Amino acid sequence: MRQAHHPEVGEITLTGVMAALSDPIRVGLVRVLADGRERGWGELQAPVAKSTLSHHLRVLRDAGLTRTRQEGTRCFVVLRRHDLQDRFPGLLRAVLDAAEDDDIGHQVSVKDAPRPT
Amino acid sequence: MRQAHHPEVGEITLTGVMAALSDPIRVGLVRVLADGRERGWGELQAPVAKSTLSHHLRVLRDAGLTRTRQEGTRCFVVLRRHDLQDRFPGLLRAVLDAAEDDDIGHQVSVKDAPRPT
DNA sequence: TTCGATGTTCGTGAAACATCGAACAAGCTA
DNA sequence: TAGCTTGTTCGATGTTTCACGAACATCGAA
Repeated sequence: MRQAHHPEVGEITLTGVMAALSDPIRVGLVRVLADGRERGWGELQAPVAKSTLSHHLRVLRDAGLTRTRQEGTRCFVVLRRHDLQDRFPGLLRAVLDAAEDDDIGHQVSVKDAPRPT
Repeated sequence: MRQAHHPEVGEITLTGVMAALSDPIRVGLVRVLADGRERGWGELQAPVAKSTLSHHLRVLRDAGLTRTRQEGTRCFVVLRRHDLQDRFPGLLRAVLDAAEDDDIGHQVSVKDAPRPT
C-alpha cells in the first residue's frame, strides 16, 4: 500500500483519458463520483473481484481522472473535476451526459445509495 | 473489398467512441476530417503501413465515427459530425479542442495540404 | 486480357488489457 | 501479540489491439 502516483494537471493526456473511459466499469465509477463527493473504497460496488476493482481505480488514478487519499488502512477517492475542466474544457460534461443517456456503467453503485431507477 | 458495416446512430456507443479515440493516429485522422470534407484514402498520410491504416480506418468506421463510401476502386471517408452531435452532444467538439491544444495526432496529415506548423 | 492502382484480409508476433484467486503488507483492535 | 480489515501486488489466463508484410480482390486503363 505504498503512495500512489498522481499525474500533474499538465501531464494528463487526452488519449490517456479516452483509454481510461473506454471501459464501462470505469465510466460507472466516474459517474458515481461525478457529484464531487469523496467516496471510500468500500462504498463502491461493482460486479468484479476486489483486485479487479483495485486495478480499475488505479487506471483512473494514473490517467489523472481521480485522486486517491489514504487514511490509515482506508482509501478515499475523488474525481478531479476542476483539473479535468482546466485541461479539457467540456469533455467531462459531455462524457457524463452521454453516459447518463445510455446508462453506461450502471453496474457500479454506491452502498447505502443504490443507483435509483 | 466488400461492403463495410456502419452502425446506426443509435448503435454508436460511448465506450466504443472512447476506445476509438484512445489512439493518437486515429485522433489525428479525426482531426484531419474535422472540417467535414470527404477525403480519399490516398490523401491521408500517416506513418504506418497501409494495412495498418486500413485497420485504423476500420476501427473508426466500426465505432461509428466515420462513414466510408466506395467509388470504383477508390474509397472516401467522411466524419459523421451530425450523427455524433446528435448522439453525444458536445463530445466531438471537446475532443477536437483538446486534441488541438496538445497537437495530438500531428503525425497524420492530408496530401497537398501538409498540416501547417 | 493483362497490368497497375487501391484497399482488404490473412497470418503472425508483440504488447496491452481484464479478470480472477492467492499471497502479501499495513494499520487497527482486542 | 494475534487477528481482522483493507487494499495492493503477483502470477496465470484468455482476449483484444497494433503492427507488419504478403497475398488477394476489384476496378479502370492500356
